[in-house]
Amino acid sequence: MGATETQRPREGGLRAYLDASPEHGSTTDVVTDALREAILDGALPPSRWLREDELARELSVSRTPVREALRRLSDERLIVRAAHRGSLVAPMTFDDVLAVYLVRESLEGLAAQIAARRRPAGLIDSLSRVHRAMTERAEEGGTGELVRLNLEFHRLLREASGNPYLERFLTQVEHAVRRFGRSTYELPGRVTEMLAEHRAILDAIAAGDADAAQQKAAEHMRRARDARVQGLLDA
Amino acid sequence: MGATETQRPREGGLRAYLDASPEHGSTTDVVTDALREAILDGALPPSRWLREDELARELSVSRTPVREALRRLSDERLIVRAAHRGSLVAPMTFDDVLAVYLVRESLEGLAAQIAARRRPAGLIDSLSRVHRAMTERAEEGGTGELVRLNLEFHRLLREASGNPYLERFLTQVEHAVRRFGRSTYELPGRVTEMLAEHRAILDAIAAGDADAAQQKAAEHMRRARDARVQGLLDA
DNA sequence: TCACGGCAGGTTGCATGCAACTCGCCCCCA
DNA sequence: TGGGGGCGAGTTGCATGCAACCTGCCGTGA
Repeated sequence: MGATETQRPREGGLRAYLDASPEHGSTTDVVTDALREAILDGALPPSRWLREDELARELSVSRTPVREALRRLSDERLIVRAAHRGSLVAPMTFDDVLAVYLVRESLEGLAAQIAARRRPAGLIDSLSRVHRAMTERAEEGGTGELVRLNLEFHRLLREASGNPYLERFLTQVEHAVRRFGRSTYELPGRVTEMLAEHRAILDAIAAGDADAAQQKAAEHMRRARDARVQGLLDA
Repeated sequence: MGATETQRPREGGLRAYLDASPEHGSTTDVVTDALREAILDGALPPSRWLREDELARELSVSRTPVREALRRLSDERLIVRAAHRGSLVAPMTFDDVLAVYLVRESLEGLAAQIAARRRPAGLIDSLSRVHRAMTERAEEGGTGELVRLNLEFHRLLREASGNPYLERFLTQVEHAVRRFGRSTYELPGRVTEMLAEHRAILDAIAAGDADAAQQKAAEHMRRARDARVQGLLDA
């Protein structure tokens, strides 16, 4: 993987998503991940029709794994299926932004709360390391790597909860959020603000203050939502 | 459907679940719902092996829709798949009970909070009607219908949120909870307690007090968890 | 001009066949 | 007697074929 692939491999490069996939098990899993990444990246934009045999040809597999992948993605609400007509990359509305961040506020708050209470070995170190890396990248100005590190920060947080249900839902929420686009960090001041919010969460967890961790994480999400709304209104 | 089917149609009656399915669209959907209900009911108990071929014969369909159904249920964590070996109804652990109720506390609280704020037309009426029905059934002593009405109460609540993400996650949480068994209402005093908790949520929503609604719903879940734990320890 | 029926093209839904994989068991050998 | 290799039964993974279904279009009749 290159250093700064903020570039969205638009259209046609579907095959690249397949090859980039982390050597999963079954063909169906690989196809599912490839299509999911393509949708989250915007390479397959909302409202685009997906034809089973077109995808199958492009990915060099039969229709069966493609079918199963589409079915799964539809359960994740990333696509919408119409019987005998095809599948459609699910459209995103403004209301979705508000709805998803509302749920995310609750769940990230809960995750941070539990993390502060459990503080599993190595968590503080890992979070600090990611935070430091983000600070360095922020000074350099590129946003591509920041996006990746941010995902990493939140992944650590939800895995620290040790709650499989929470992890699963937060993962799905994150997928929904990624679909809104990557623009947030380009808003003036947002990167600095975000780093401060992460810092606050990290400090609360390190101090073992569960309530503060919950509050700071929830606040982080409210601000992220505001920034997202701002970014969408500007565009 | 009969009046009191607390009976779990154990084993073999898989076909009944198929026929009971509400006339869904595709074969795959019907099969998915049938298998899901069978698992939630306990007709297909944890750790039971599921053979595609066997299920297909029993449901009089080919392996394809069964395959797709199994894949979906595995995404919902209701079954676990092992490559080339088969699928297994996912085992349930005691930790799952605690984990799932922790998430549920957050999400039901959020749903009640939003419901109190939005108060969509007819919500109070519907909730009251269900609550009244539950009170009546409670006096008669049967628990089967109570279970159904309770599901209805919580369904109304999450649908009142108008938040598709919240609705989806709460539905999945409810599925997980149903797997723990139906025993809660047989604990002495639990039914009365539960009715009081529902009443408190209902009153808070009717009064438009969002914070109270959130608190009461969260408390309801903590108590439900305790009752569940109690029931499992007794058994 | 408009409404309606039917036909054709395109797409998925489901069934089935074959190859690949897993695992238990037996046999062989040390 | 114990360990290891390999064979065979059982099961899924994926490919492919055919039928059903949906839609848009064209022609017909009022």
